[in-house]
Amino acid sequence: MKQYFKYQGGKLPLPVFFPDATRAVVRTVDSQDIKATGTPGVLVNTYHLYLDLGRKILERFGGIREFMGWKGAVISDSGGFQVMSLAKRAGKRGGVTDKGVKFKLSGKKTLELTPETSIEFQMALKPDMAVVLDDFTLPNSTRSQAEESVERTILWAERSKKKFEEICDQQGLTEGKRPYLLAVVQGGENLKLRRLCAERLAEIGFDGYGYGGWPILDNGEFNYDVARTIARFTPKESFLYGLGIGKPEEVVNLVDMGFQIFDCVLPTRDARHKRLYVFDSASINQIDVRADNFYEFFSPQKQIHYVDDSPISLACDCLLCKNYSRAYLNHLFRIEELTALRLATIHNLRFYSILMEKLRPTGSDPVGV
RNA sequence: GCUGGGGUGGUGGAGUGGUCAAACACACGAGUCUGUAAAACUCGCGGCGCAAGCCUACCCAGGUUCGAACCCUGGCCCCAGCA
Repeated sequence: MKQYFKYQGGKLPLPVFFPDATRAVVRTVDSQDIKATGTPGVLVNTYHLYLDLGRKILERFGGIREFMGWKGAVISDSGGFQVMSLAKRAGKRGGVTDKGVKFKLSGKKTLELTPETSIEFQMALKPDMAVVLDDFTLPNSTRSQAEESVERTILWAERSKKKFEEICDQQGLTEGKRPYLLAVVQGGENLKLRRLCAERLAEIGFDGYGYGGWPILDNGEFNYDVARTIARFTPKESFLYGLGIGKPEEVVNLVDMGFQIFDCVLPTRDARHKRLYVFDSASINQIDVRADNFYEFFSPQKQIHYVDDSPISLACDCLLCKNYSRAYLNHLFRIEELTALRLATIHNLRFYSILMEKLRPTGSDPVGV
């Protein structure tokens, strides 16, 4: 198990949660806001930034970090999730072939992403960790569909690593200077396939392995069996990464299984959808993340908060909780003022950063961002 | 006081003889959201019931009609214009 996550500004104690700054911004907040929440890093997305940004811009700025004025860590995602959310939607195979994925854009345009182009672009972003393009195993895939996505994921991982090493050699990025490279384990709910995928990826060799695909079962419960399988059949000294995971209690449980890196849209999207996370505790010190129901949701727009002069949470020290009342936030949401979204997002980011602080071994260095 | 328009659910506002427990919107309530097509979406919203369904409703009181929120008579109230 890794002791820390090395990035351009130093070392981060683990575990860490990175919110999704898909298009080089966490919606409604800026990089300084993110920093102020104690958030150590963000995840940016290859698919979106590939469409938004040209190479010239990245070259001029020397990477996405400088472009967005962010001093923390950065992981770049490969576009693998978009293979599912955009290319394979409605149960189709989309434009997925062994070569890569073709996305249909508006009009006649298409975007082709291959394992190689994804890595190339990610290297231009200059992240601290890059992710290989993977073929998302759709939920409820047939056995043969799942096998196909696993085979392709392994094939693509191999090609990604080759390209990655090529670029590292070209740029003189020796061991210790190059970013981490993460492979993604697919295979759906089939544990044998997950094991096969994990082992084959491990043979190729990566810095870390991700829990890919869709982690939620049909009954709405989190699929911890897959998490255990991935943890068990990957090298002990590597990172375990829960891609797009998850709810606070899911993060806690996965940390207990050895997972150390997480990213998810939940805290930021929930904030925009008026769902704030509140520790069920009277102070930050008293938070017990191993307790049942250690947090609850707060809905700021509700009528009962119209005249409520208390803070959103007693167990929080974010910009919102330190300075404003429930009534004021209620008002800001009612009049649809953008600041409501910003404050809510900042609050939920702080919730997750406190959560991760509580999950770190006592005595580990605070995140010095 | 005269003239004209109007009184429908928490609100605004459709409906103008049967298919109305009442469009649509807002408000309110309950949910969903997991490598961001998402400041989005779903559901409920007269009462009772798990439900099929039953009951009470369109200012008030009468009337016409097989049948009225819709037509007629009277009353009360509101709004606009003129005095």
